[in-house]
Amino acid sequence: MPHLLKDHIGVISPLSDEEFDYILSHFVFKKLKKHSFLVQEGNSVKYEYFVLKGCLKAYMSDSNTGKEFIYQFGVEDWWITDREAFFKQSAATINIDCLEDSEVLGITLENREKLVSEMRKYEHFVAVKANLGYISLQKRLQLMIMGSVKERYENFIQQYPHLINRIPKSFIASYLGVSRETLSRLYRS
Amino acid sequence: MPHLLKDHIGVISPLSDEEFDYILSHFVFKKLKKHSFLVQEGNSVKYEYFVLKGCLKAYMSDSNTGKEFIYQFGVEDWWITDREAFFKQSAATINIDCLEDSEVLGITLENREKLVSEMRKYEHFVAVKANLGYISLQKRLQLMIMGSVKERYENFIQQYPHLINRIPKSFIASYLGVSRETLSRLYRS
DNA sequence: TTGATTTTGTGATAAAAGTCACATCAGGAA
DNA sequence: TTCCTGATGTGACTTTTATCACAAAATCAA
Repeated sequence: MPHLLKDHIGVISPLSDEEFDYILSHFVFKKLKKHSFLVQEGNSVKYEYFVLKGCLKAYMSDSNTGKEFIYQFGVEDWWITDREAFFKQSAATINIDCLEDSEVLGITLENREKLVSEMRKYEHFVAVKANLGYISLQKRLQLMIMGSVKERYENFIQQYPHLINRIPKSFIASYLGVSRETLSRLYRS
Repeated sequence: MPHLLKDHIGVISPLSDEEFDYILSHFVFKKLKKHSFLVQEGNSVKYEYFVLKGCLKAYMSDSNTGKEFIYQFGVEDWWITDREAFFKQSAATINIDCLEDSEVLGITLENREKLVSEMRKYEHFVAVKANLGYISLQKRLQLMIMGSVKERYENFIQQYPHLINRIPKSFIASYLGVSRETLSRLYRS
């Protein structure tokens, strides 16, 4: 029985159907309308989410200027949450909302720790994921500091080819850390 | 018996002397002269290092412009390596060298995995560390995109108060992602 | 379909930061 | 001590990007 999450974990830790069913029983399914919030600043963050369908954005807004910076898009096969708030069980400092109708699977910190302690395979999956995430964040930081806007944009296209015409360019600009106008002027050449 | 690494791990996973001695036996001690390399671009990365003494910088250089970006300083109580190369056992894409005579403890990937699989406490320590590292990297990225140079500099002072007069300002500028001159003009006001 | 809102492109201008050049200063090595 | 190298501050100028303004195009909801 194929399942997006089963394959997702399976790439790192191959699972039997029984093992996966057991894992899946620790998740809750959520269906969300466009514009609804998955995580809201100030609230507690009970879940870490795996995206099955749709598109979400995680962003923080500057209290002074009111501008927002999108630090992550969540599409099929991606995880999304306010990591700090989730792990430290503190109040969210970011918002996550839906750019499209979306479907996600959520797992609580409690269930996550249960799975990690019960299943070596899940523990391994989670550890590998944490490493890969750290590495890709590091690359993004490097690109942000050393790369031109053009390089950043080209990199984005490679990473999210399907997002280019799926979401407003202003969101992409926010992710890249430039103004909407600068991004627009970039790809007329 | 106090030890910098014992206390460092102990904050997350308290250890008995026996447990710590066992952990320590998986590390090798290295003493390095100023200007020597701990990791060099193109080479393999056999160790992940915990800094006991001194100061190191991890940086990547742009192959086109030749400019370098320092993504991390390693001082007492910090870990440092080329994470990607270490975990994927691939060639290093960064350099790490000593700004001062330094002392580090290195652990191989093999020994790391051995400890993780043998000791729940070490596994827990490593997982928590990965999370905290991810979170702080995320904050740095946010500051890089949303914050002014001034804010970034002030944040740096908070995080590394002792580094300000210990290393050349040009390195701090590189870490902050600005030119040496801009940084210099910043704190005359 | 239609009217309203959002998104997008683009010009003009301002602000921020980079680059180049050079003088001074501090620290290390012989 | 003395010389030399590297670090630092600063002026002048250039480049990049942000900001503001507005019109055209696309999208959405009733």
